[in-house]
Amino acid sequence: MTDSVVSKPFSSSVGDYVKAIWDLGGTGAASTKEVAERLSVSPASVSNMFVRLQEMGLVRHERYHGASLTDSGRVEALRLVRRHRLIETFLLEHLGYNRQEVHEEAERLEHAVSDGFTERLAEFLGHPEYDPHGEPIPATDGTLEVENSVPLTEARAGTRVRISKVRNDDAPILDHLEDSGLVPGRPLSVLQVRELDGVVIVEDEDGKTHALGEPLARSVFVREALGGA
Amino acid sequence: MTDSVVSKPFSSSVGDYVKAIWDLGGTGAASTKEVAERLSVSPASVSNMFVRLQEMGLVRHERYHGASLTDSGRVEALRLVRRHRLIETFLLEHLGYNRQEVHEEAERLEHAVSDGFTERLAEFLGHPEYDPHGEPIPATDGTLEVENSVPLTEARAGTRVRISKVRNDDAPILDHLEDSGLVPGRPLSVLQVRELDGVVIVEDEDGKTHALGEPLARSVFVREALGGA
DNA sequence: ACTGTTTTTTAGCTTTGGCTAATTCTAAAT
DNA sequence: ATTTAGAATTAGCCAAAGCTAAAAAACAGT
Repeated sequence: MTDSVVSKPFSSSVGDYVKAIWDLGGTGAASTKEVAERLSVSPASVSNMFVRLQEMGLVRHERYHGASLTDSGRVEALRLVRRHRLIETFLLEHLGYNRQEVHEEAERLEHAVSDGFTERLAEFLGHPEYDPHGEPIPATDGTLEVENSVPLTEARAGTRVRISKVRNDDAPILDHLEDSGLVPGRPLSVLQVRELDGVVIVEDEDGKTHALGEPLARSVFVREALGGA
Repeated sequence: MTDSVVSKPFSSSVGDYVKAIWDLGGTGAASTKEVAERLSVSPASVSNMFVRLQEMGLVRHERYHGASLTDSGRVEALRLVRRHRLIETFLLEHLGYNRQEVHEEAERLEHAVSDGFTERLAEFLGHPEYDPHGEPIPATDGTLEVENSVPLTEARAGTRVRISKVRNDDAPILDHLEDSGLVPGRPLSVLQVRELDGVVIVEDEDGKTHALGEPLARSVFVREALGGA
């Protein structure tokens, strides 16, 4: 009754593949090699799986030319992404996990929980729209907010923005950003964007200025602030 | 760092078997058939698995005479039981699950969570000693409270007792007991225990009396109350 | 257009954990 | 002491997912 669209529950590794393809989904088809790397699996295994995913109707696959998700594949992927992000939110906000540990645990859990669990968890968490990294949480129907944030390096000087998410795998970088209070939700004024050296200078609410160089500025995504003042 | 005894994580179905053997563990060895039924698996599969569990050192197994847990098998089982009961507690107390749904979900989750998760969850729940059914939660080191509660049918008339747990698979029965306020923790006075028809009559805190017949009285487990007054 | 590198696929094997059918053993009843 | 019903085991099979090694296709550079 709570498990909404009761498609037969694909085996856990099918989900891994679909999600991996979605993750590197941007343009066109995901290559065998990319997926193999992301899942720490041999390219041969990916080749095999592409065929099976195709049979299941989750991907479109042309020999030697990678695979891309079908509509139903995308829905399945977003279902898992929703789970993943809700679980991460719970682990971080309520169980005291830190960013390092959270991903691995969520990755395992997302294959074990039911849709019913997922929705109750969403309820428990107050139906958040973003996870603690600032990534949007897909809706139950497989809808995902259209992406309209850009890395700080693409922001325009003089605008007022809000940090939408911080995306980086490097722990020290994340720690540094967190220590500086540069976390999702934080409003900033963009003072300078220097094309030459890629440094971006911003001012936070408290009037404190931060200069972010190459790797940092590219990890911080912002959205133009709506309200003025 | 939180994952205490890092034995290699047995595959999920190994855990199922060990837990099943523990569940029906009481006296001597668990039979192939019993385990097969409990896990909804063919007896042949159980036979095979018994051999493997023996090789892994988790059970002692004599051909044609069932399997019983070794010390390390029991530790493994209790590790899973701990997980299971903590997860059930969480699902019931925080996600609004009811008894019907809770078991299945916990069964799946207990194979996906890490020891680290388990301990953080225990922390989150305030290190409960009993789950919502009144079953004791094994400690991290595989210690389990010695069982000293008896079904109401075995209680002595005139004693003051406390409900320790309610154990029954039948939903209507559980509902009825819950509606009557006969839940774990509730103190009762045992007024009569009638050998002939198996009816037990008790009085609760509010002075209300309840007459429990056959199936009910055997589902309610009690422990003699310590303090007098 | 050719050649060499890289990527992808195929073929064939492995492990887990199931299954059924056939066989063997145990235990209970005569 | 036999017989026989029920339980346990074995043998042989299947499917999922992985792997390695070898073959084939695609791509890039000249």
